[in-house]
Amino acid sequence: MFALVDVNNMYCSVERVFDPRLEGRPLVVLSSNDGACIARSNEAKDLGVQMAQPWFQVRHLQKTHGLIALSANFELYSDMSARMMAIASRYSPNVVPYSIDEAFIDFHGIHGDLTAQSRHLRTTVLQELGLPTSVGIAPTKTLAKLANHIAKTCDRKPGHYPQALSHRLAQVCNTTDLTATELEALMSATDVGDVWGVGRKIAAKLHAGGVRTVLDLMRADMATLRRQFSVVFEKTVLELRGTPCMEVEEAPAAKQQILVSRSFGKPVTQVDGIVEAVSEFASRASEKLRLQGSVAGALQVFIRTSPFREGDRQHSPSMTVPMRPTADSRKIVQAACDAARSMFRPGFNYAKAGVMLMDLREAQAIGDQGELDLGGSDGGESAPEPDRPALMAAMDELNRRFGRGAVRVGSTASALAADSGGASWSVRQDRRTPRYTTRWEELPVVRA
DNA sequence: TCTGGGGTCCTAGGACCC
DNA sequence: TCTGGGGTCCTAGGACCC
Repeated sequence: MFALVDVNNMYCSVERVFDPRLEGRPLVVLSSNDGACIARSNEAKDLGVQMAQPWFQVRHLQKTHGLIALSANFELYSDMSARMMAIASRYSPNVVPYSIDEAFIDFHGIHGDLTAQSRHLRTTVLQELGLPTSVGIAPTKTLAKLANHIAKTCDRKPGHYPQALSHRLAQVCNTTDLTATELEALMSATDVGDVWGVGRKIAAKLHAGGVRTVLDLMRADMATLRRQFSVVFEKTVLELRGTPCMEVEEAPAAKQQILVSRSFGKPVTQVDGIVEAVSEFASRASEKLRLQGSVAGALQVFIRTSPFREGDRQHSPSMTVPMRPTADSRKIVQAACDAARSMFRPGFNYAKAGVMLMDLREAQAIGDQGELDLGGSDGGESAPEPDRPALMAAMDELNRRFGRGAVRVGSTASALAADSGGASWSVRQDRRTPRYTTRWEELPVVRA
């Protein structure tokens, strides 16, 4: 058995913990550059604000309906997320975080009333963190996700499902507590698009074929589905029918790629601005790489103009650069900047750039390859600059203690830009709340 | 004026090999 | 007129997730 626990409207709920005045009011949290809505309170959803909707399209609701918008405060959300995961871990030795606001709890081998334990978990998170959660419990992960969705819907739209069920399943839904008839009633009132793994495209295709509800999908002909869709989707359907197809992970897997990308606060037209940004992203990506104990064998750099500015000429090149596996910021930054410089063309309004580290492997696996290269050099080339793991470790520790950016790779333009008061590409974040739980100088103040 | 930033997995098609 | 077939590896792109 699996449970999926997630925080309702996570970012909005966290903001409300620290500012109770936001309670009951329509609230959205915005992406970087305050560009789009990435979290919505129930009240904001009721106003019709869509997920990822551009802020400029709903800004007028501030005046007419009291809509409040905050810039995303990821440092705060990550910390609250870690606390939530820690509480979940009291209920099973195997809790696998799935995203910042949700985790799968492996209940295999856990005895007793799982519904009651899940309700207890909910209450504990609410008491200790002030965050509202929902829990879905089922024999497969896909069903647990769906049960979670049903638990939320029962809570938020009591009229959507038969009333007796709605009342029972609000906040916590365990599919094994249900009779076959009750399960059918729920599945026939749930759209296929609400299933984990069914996105816009697949939902449209299913609808066109007359498969509208989850019950339709559970009863659809497997051979036909397999012909029309991929093996991924086949697994989804099998899971809906109760056959587990997704493994129980023991430990969170190391990332296979690390991406740092950002839209710019305003268009960048000069090569220096692009290089500054790419240098910064490469540097951040290198830190993440070392944090998970990996080295990268290749990196990809992309820069792109805005597809939304239809009058602009578009240019969106990307370049992949193989490297001798390394986690050394100096080398990664150098390679990324060289790539960015060679792709840049004057006369374009660049809107975004990114650096992706690929071909990741464990740091130990490469051993003393540096020395190997020295021995095998064919005479003509000069020896490659060796990696400096101790230097990188010292840099990471200083940045951890004194804040990101305290120590940087000095050869790059971003260091200069930071000194001269902010780079031309830097993001806008006008509405961010304090990082209450992770910065001493931003601790909340209680007045007697 | 203004449109997120991460990730995963699978598939199709080309290059290359025998 | 007519130009194999099967395998592997790699990359780009598409679907999905939050």
